[in-house]
Amino acid sequence: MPKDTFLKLPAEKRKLIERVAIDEFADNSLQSASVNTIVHNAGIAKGSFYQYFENLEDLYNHVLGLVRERKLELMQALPLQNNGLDTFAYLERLIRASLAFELNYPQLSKVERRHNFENPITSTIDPETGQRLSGDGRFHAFLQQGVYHEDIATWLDTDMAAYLLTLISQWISPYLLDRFKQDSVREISADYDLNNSSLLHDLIQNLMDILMAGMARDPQIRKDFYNK
Amino acid sequence: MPKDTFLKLPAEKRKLIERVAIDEFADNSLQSASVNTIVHNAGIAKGSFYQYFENLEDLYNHVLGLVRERKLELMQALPLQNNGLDTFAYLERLIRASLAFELNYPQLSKVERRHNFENPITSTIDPETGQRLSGDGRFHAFLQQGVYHEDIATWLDTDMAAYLLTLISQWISPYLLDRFKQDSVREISADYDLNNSSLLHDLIQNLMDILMAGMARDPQIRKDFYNK
DNA sequence: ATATAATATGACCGATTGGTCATAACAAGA
DNA sequence: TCTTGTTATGACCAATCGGTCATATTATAT
Repeated sequence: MPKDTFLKLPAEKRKLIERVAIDEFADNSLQSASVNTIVHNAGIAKGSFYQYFENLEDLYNHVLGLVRERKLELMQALPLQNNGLDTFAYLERLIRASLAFELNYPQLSKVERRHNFENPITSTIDPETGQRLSGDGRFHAFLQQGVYHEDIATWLDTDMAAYLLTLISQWISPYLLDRFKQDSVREISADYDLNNSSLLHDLIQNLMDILMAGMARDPQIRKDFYNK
Repeated sequence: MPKDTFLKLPAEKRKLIERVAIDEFADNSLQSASVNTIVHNAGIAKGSFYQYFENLEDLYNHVLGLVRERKLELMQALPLQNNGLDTFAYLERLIRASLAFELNYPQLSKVERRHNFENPITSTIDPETGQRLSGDGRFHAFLQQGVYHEDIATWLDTDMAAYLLTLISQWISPYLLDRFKQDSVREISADYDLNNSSLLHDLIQNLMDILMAGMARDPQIRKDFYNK
């Protein structure tokens, strides 16, 4: 972790360095990122860099910490649905949070995607049950719970489905943002209210419809699609 | 493209260099890959490298050519379904080809995924129709055709669906291979017949069921799921 | 065997890398 | 003003980078 010297820095200077680092790690892996480039862009001496951080990886881990921080903030800011706990509401919530993250911190999003690429989803085996767990386990748990209760189809391979949902939740945001940018006349600002965009609302609904129709237990769910 | 000197090389030596290059580009981006590492691992002098290639990017493009070559071979080797042209049969064919590629050329697959990551899907706008085209356009065209005919739900946002299918077809293979490796007792060989694996067969079927249920027009398609 | 063309080689180049360190600049307390 | 501890600095280092080139080796043709 960064040294005290960095954490005690005036907020303005610290944030400048963080911003420069984020830009660097958005376009470069840890291997191809350059200390020289960062100190140059941040306008600090190279010696200072090593007073702030152990090495480049130290800074990289700090930036990953920022990713988690900001994402958690946004996640907690999102209101819970009233029917709160059902599987698809949870999924939609995750997607909306990921989209908000993409909109508010596009460069941090790139850093996260690059990190996820370089450290792909690993499947762990639960030593007790011998059960396979793909991804971070959130989707896995929710899907299994959904099968046990009423809302997820029993034939579903929940581990593969969890992998798919992890994949989609990681990659749908840049697409949605792209669509939004293209169709929208107004400029996008960080605090733009996503709920005001009917395009994004419709697209997310469309995505949820696909996923629900594909994984939900009750086929009746598809009835109303005909009336759209 | 590589110089004549490289193309005229004895096949054995040429393939060794290609193999070493593939390994390098599987683990490194073009920016972080190293000429020195490659010449060292291939056991050739650095001067030789520059008799074979203009520079590292030249070799990189050659490796990308190998990706396309091998993938095309495998794609054409796959038998066409008898009902050949419907949307989901086409999709399943693509997924099976991509899985075979992963199995036969795991390192080339990594190179391709890294390349796709560094050069993300771009959406082009058809200048004539003003229509959006995500990905390579194959899925887009098939889905729209599917909507026009009978098999794809009319409410579907075909461009987003095309993006999803591109995503899934790119990332499902390493997952399937991982599952296969874990569950399978026997060793995997390059010419292992995928059709003999009931696990892979079931998983692919499960994936297709999800996609069909999620995107197909006829909700009746889900009826038989209850009996599984 | 000799001449010619094609290929292989690694020492060498300037530029850049991550990392160090003696010193300068600064801040706080006396 | 003097002392002490903290922070900032860029010259400097060895290692590595991509790339060059004169020379050595090999293959081909006469």
